[in-house]
Amino acid sequence: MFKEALEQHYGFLFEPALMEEILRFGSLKKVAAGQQLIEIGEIITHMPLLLSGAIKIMREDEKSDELLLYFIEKGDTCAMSFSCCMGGSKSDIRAVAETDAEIIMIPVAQMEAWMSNYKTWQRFVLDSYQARMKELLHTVDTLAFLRMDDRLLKHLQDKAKVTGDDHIHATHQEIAYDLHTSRVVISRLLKKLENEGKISMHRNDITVIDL
Amino acid sequence: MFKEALEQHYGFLFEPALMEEILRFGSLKKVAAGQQLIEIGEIITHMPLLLSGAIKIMREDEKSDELLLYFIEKGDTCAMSFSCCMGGSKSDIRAVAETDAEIIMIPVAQMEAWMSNYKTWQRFVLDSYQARMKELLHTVDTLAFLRMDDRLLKHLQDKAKVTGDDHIHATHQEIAYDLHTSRVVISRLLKKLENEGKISMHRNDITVIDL
DNA sequence: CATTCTTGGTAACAGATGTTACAAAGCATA
DNA sequence: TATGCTTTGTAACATCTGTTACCAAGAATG
Repeated sequence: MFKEALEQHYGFLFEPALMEEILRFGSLKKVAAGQQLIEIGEIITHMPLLLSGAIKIMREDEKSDELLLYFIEKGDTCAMSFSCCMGGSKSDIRAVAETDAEIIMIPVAQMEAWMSNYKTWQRFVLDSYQARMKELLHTVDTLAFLRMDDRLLKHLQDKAKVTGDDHIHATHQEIAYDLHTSRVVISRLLKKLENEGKISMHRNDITVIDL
Repeated sequence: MFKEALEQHYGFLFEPALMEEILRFGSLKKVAAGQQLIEIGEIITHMPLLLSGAIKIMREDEKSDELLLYFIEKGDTCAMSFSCCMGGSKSDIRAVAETDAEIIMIPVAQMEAWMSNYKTWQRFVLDSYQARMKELLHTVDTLAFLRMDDRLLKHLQDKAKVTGDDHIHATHQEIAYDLHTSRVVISRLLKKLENEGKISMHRNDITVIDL
């Protein structure tokens, strides 16, 4: 059961009666790194509560060009899932497990009732929205105000943070997809960051020195 | 009084008892185009309900570089204000009247109670969050996937839409601030759009042909 | 009309980013 | 070891965007 992990990450947030309900209606889902959780256009039936690991949230345009929006960590939820559930609308984003992860899946039906019955749930949902809004603002700042070298370093730092490992196992091509640029640009800028002493590189392994 | 305008734009959303409360506690604020409503870092004490006009929401970085995030129109509210109110935190954005506008200002104190007492208010707040989230996603798309010429045309089209006028009265410099680029770049690209027959230009007046 | 201020046009250049092409290095496997 | 696949390095070039500088047109004012 996931009672302990739930207590640990959400116990201080939710009142006991709500914890009971989460245990009753929620189901535990374990996913492996790389596994896709939500696809763009998909109808959302469950809302995720993250117990461990990290999820990356991606956006895509008509030409299938991708962009990493932000990461979600334990204790977080995806407020966008929530809004989709409530509206019965489709997902605007793709969610992919960045690391192995454990997630409690809450069926939509419960959430609507909880919203009225549990003040702590209401608060949690609103706080989640606010947190996600701030993340998105941050993403906008990054796109609007930073050049690619700074975006790259920031991305590596973020990635090191959510995985809890300063060694990043990713090819230049994968990084390029996340930042919506080309592999050659990433290779070029990584070399520059290495020369500046901010990272060190080996095949399939970038070590972030400047954390 | 603002009873009629309120009925017109929000009557179908809110239950009668809530409309009563809005009339009781809300105050009407009239602002002129260009007037600033909220500054970054300011503590929010009221939540705005827009009756007429349009508000532009701006973001700024440490170097005071600006970026237009999106416009808010009648029937909308600023969900970010809401999250700030609830958290007692400070504004992440600047709000400036794009046109003359009429706004109902709701004191924070009421909102918290309404959230529990009125299902329609709860729904409105959640929908607002979702709408604003979508706008922000759209902003991200624009920044990540479009080049400056398309961003410019889109900006002119948006501006024409919210003002309800295909004549845009703005200097190239002002447009450059909104898109976070330089005046020379805007002049260059406007000339290109004119050659392509998408706009026509006169001093302080751009007419959007391709709406 | 003369002057001044604002706004817009354009050239010339610098730098950042994207693209194509090809070679080299590392790894896996027969 | 020989072979093939993946990953990375690098050059050469195109394009987009930003910067500086200067001029000209339009508006405002005396």
